[in-house]
This record gives sequence, C-alpha cells and structure tokens, in this order.
Amino acid sequence: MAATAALLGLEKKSLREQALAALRTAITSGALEPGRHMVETELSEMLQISRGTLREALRQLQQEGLVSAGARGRLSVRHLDAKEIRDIYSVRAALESLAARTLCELPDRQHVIGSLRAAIQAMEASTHGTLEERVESDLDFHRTMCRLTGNETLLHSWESLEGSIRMSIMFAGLEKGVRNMSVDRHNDIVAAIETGDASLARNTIREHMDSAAAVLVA
Amino acid sequence: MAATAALLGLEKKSLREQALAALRTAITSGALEPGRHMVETELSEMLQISRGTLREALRQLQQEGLVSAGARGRLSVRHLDAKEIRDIYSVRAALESLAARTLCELPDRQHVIGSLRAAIQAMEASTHGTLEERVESDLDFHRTMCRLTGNETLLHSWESLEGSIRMSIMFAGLEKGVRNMSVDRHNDIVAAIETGDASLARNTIREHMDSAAAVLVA
DNA sequence: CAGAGGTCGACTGTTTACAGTCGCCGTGTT
DNA sequence: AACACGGCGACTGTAAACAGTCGACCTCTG
Repeated sequence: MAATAALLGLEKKSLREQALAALRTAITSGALEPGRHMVETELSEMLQISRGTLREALRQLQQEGLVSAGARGRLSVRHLDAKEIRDIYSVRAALESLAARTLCELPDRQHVIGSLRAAIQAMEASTHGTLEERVESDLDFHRTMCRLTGNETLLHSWESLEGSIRMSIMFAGLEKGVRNMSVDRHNDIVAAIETGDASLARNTIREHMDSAAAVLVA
Repeated sequence: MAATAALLGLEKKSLREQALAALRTAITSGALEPGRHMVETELSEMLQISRGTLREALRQLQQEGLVSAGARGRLSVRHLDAKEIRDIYSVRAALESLAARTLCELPDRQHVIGSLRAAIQAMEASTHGTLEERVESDLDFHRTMCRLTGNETLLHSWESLEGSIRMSIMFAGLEKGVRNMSVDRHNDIVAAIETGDASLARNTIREHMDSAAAVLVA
C-alpha cells in the first residue's frame, strides 16, 4: 500500500529536498566552512543535480539564514560571531517561551507530558552516544515542544531558526554545545509545564536558553 | 555614481525579486484569492518571466507561508482560518515583545525613541489616507521597532512573518484591520520603552497584539 | 450498464543552453 | 616602472526544452 512507504519514511523526496538536506548537513557539520563562497556550478556537480534545482534549494537555505548573499548574488556560508549567536538564542528563547506558555494553558496536558518525557528518554539513551546524536536528541525535544502546541506558525518559525541554532552549536564546538544538554534541565521544563504555571515555565526556558547562549559564546 | 542609485533605491532588482514582490502584493491584496491553485506556466506567462525564475520566487513565498504545498508539489494560495490568525499573532507578539524588551535594555534609547516617534508621525499623516496606506505605516512602525534592536535574526524572523500578518489583515477585511491602529496605542508602546520598564513594554505589546487578534477574528 | 483499460491533457520536476557582468592578467604605451 | 586597455575566464541571471506523473474522459468489453 502507498501508506506503507509514507509510514516508513520511504517516499522518494524530490531532488531539491535531498539537495537541501545534504547542504544543510554539509554546512552544519562544517564540511562547508563558514565564509566559503558557494559556487553554483561546483555544488550542482558535487550533488549531481542541475543548477536550476540547486538554486531552488539555495533560496531556501538563504531564507533559513545558513547562507548569506554578497555582491552580485554571490552566496557564501554564513559566519556567526558571538553577538549573532546571542541574538539567535534570544529569538529562540522568545519562541520556546511561547511554546511552553501555550502548553501550560492546554486543558489536557497528559498527552503532552508523555510525549515530552519520551523525548527526554531518547536524550538519556543517547547520553553515551556521539556528540552529534546528543545534539540531535536535544533539538528533537525542543522541536517536539513547539509541535505539541499545535501552532503551525510557531513550529515553522522555530524550524526556520533550527539551522542557525545548529550552526551556533557547531561554531562554538560540539563539546561546548553538549554541555547544556543535561536531562535535568529538560525535566525541569516538563515539570514546569505540568504544573501549568506559565510564568514558571517561561522563566525555566529563558534560563535554559540564557545559560546555553552564555556557554556557547564563552 | 553607483551609490546614488542605491540611495534612491533604483538599483535594478533581479527578476526574481520583482516577481516575489509582485506575487506578494497579488496575494495580500486579494488579487490571487486564497485557495487558488498557482499554476507555474500561467504565472510565468503573466509575469513575463521564465518558470525557473518563478519557481525560485515561489520557494521563498512558500517559506514565508503565503502559499502552501498540496499533493505532488501543487502550490496554492494559503487560506487562513481564525485559529491560524490567532497563532500568527501569538508568534508576532512573542517576537515584538522581545523587540520591546531589547529596546528597553539599551543604554542610550534617545535615538530609538526618536525613530519610533517619527514612525508614529507617519501613521498620523496617513490617518486620512487609504486603508492600504494606514496598514503600511502601521507595519512600518512595528518593523522599525524590530530593526532598531540591531538583532538581525529577530528582524528576519519578523519579516518572514510579515506576509502572514498582511494576509491576516486582508482576510479579516481592511476595515477591521485598521481598527487596531490607533496612534495612542503606539504612543503607549514608545512610552513604555522610554521608561525602560521591560515588563511594562512587554505587556503593552501583548495587549496590543491580543486585542488586534481578537478584532481580526471577531 | 458496469468496469477495465487506454489515450489525452495539464502540470510539475529537472536539465541544458544562452546571455550578461565583473575581476584578473597580460600587453603595450608613455 | 606605472598605468590604461582589451581579451579571457568564472559565475550568476534567465530562458527554453525534455521527461515523468496523475487525473479525466472516452471506449471497448463482458
């Protein structure tokens, strides 16, 4: 059946989406170092796709803030300085505060709490995994939080920022980046949401983000 | 000199940017009604550009949430319901709260206050103008607020939301949309920022956004 | 009449080709 | 030696062509 492929995540993505994913990974993994000029012909050959298809992917990457435009449309991998990382985390904090607050106001939070605890368990499971895996499970938790609000716009805004967040972590070094990802902190967030105390949840998120940003730029 | 053209805003934009602007206007003005299927060949002919160029613009529009993808990559003009408008305004409130709070924490706010008052004067000047002009000057004020923070990520996130905001106003009807745009309310915001009281500024913004959303979905 | 199959038309996904522009570098001039 | 100039190469902007897919409608068959 058709749904099987969908359930298994095997639906064949368009070349554009594959290219987009590949480029995102290449940038956030550091394979394409910050500041590097991205030559369309070069990349299209590298990814084995046409320039037209590549350009569509680049537009999306640009919107996500992973590449920035220079003179005459020349694109290059974005370079983040300390201030930009702080700025990114400010916006991230604002969005996730909204998420936490929204979740606090839901009448029935049991399902939400369950999903979040499952995400935390996934983090625990990856504690002794690679740094990349730990980052991944951490971002999963936060993305899940945004998704559970049911606010598509919020989720979309967060996902638009996700690339920048990844770059921030990568830029500061994965070791540093992972330092903020304690299970305890995330349990605090879930606990705050469980109480339904919106301002407590908001403050918990904010502290989490502030300390994360502080560690990253240190 | 080359700078002259730049200063006058006369630099020739790429066809993609022109197309993007044209499509944005067409959608937010209602010329392309919500739900309408956007046929690439049709639009490229209408705009007198090639499909490749058009597709790049469409990718950006998609990222901004003005068009949504259906089956097999079919794009259609996004249709907003009441919940989505509330959701959009929740995110907007979160972003602008951050903006207001950030401005409150600036050591020297005189320049900021001046720019914001100028934006309000522009609103006053358009009080008896067309509805579109009033919406424009209102959005200018809020965009300016985000820009003055110096947080490029915040500005970018807000601008990504701008199209959705415009659609919300358009969808609810311009008459309704304009109802929130009193000069007084905006003076309150500036006054709050001037005092430097971050939580006051935040609450002022939130109330402004909440009532705006309430009027729009009423 | 119902249903299987087949053709057609409308789109999107993707590639290839062409045009314009800017920087670089060698050459010739003063 | 310094500088103006002109050809060359590298890229991006734009257009046009090709390929695949899905639904609609029509037809043939039982």
